[in-house]
Amino acid sequence: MATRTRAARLDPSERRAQLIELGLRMLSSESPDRVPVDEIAEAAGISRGLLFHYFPTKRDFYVAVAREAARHLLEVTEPDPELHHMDRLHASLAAYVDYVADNEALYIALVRGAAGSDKELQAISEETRAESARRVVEALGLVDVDPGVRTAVRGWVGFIEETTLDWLRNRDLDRDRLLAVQEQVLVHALEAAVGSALV
Amino acid sequence: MATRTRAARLDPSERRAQLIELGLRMLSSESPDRVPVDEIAEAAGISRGLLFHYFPTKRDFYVAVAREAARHLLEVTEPDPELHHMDRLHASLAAYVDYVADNEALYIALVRGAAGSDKELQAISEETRAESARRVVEALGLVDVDPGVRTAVRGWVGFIEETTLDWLRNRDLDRDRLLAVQEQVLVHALEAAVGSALV
DNA sequence: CCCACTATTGAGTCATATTCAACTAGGATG
DNA sequence: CATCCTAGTTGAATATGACTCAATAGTGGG
Repeated sequence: MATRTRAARLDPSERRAQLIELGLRMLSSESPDRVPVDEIAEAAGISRGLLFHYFPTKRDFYVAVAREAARHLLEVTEPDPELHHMDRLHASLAAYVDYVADNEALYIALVRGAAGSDKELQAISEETRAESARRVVEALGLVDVDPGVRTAVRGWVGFIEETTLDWLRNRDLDRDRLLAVQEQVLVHALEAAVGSALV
Repeated sequence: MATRTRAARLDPSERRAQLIELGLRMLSSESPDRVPVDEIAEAAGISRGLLFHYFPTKRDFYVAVAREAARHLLEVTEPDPELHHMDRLHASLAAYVDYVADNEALYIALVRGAAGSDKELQAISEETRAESARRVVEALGLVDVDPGVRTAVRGWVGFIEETTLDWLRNRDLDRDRLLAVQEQVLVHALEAAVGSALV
């Protein structure tokens, strides 16, 4: 009964987009190594072979999916050049938190799951964090970043991830209160970093 | 020619310990799914079959290894009940940072790698973070923890992980300066959390 | 010295990732 | 309108690696 009709012939870029879109949905609900390639292919309505035609290995497929998810996150939180300093930061942070609330499973997979075991997936997480840090530095107009400041900003990104996950898990905290704490901690972390350089 | 001599008969607890010890070393240099079971068995000087006798699945093996690594980390950073408040915290934090410096690869695998894809491994990371947070709350004598404070402490644990990784990656920051910033950020994060509750 | 208990073994089995030579849809060409 | 040809699609065949299990062999106790 499972005799599928031959898949419609699609333009490679469309097919690729379709597969990544499907991957985003699957990555949200199940870990990669729990999903056989056959299942992915079946869900996409194509043959195993075609999946391998587009992505040489299963790993390549998931790397492409993770990359897309990261791209999307960064796009949604793109800083608004119209705004300055804390305003710009506030807007991005709010967008970040809202994105996470709307894409809970995917976000968790990206921050926690995707980072796992695989070097290339780790690199994607790493680059995403680095880009977030870079944006903060730029938004605040910091120049000639001292190592202590860089480390502090980087740590703050970790603070954001953990507080957001905690907020998501417990949902007993007001969104705006979360944002307020996140922003204040950035300021304080920078003060502490700068202060420590002067000792 | 790789005809191994039969492995010495060991007491189960010793054999288990030996395998986990080996796993700790392997987890430091290579991701689990890149290491075939055969290789693990060979490195341990035992047969494939015996490995499966001790750990029903490869996954179970790595879960046991990760659990041991987490246990070790928590043991090394065990708070000193003789000390109070920031002193106790300072001692644990220093032990944490030093442990990380001495076990770089393993730490990275635990914080980043181990968390990946697998539910049970994620739970281990999760519990380890939760325990760290619990200790902070206890060290500072906080009672009846308000959600905002819990979230802040949790976020701080993330701050610690990220700053420590950054410190490790770049090694351009003085250890004591790192510690100073980490401690100050905790204080500030708590102030921000408490402050936000009063608005 | 022999027995019983249990650690150890390795040749199979099985599930999945990956390969590849053959198969068509459908537009271009005449 | 027939034919060709390019490029997307297929699935049977293969490779790899996790896992099973019936047989083997140290070891400690009687």
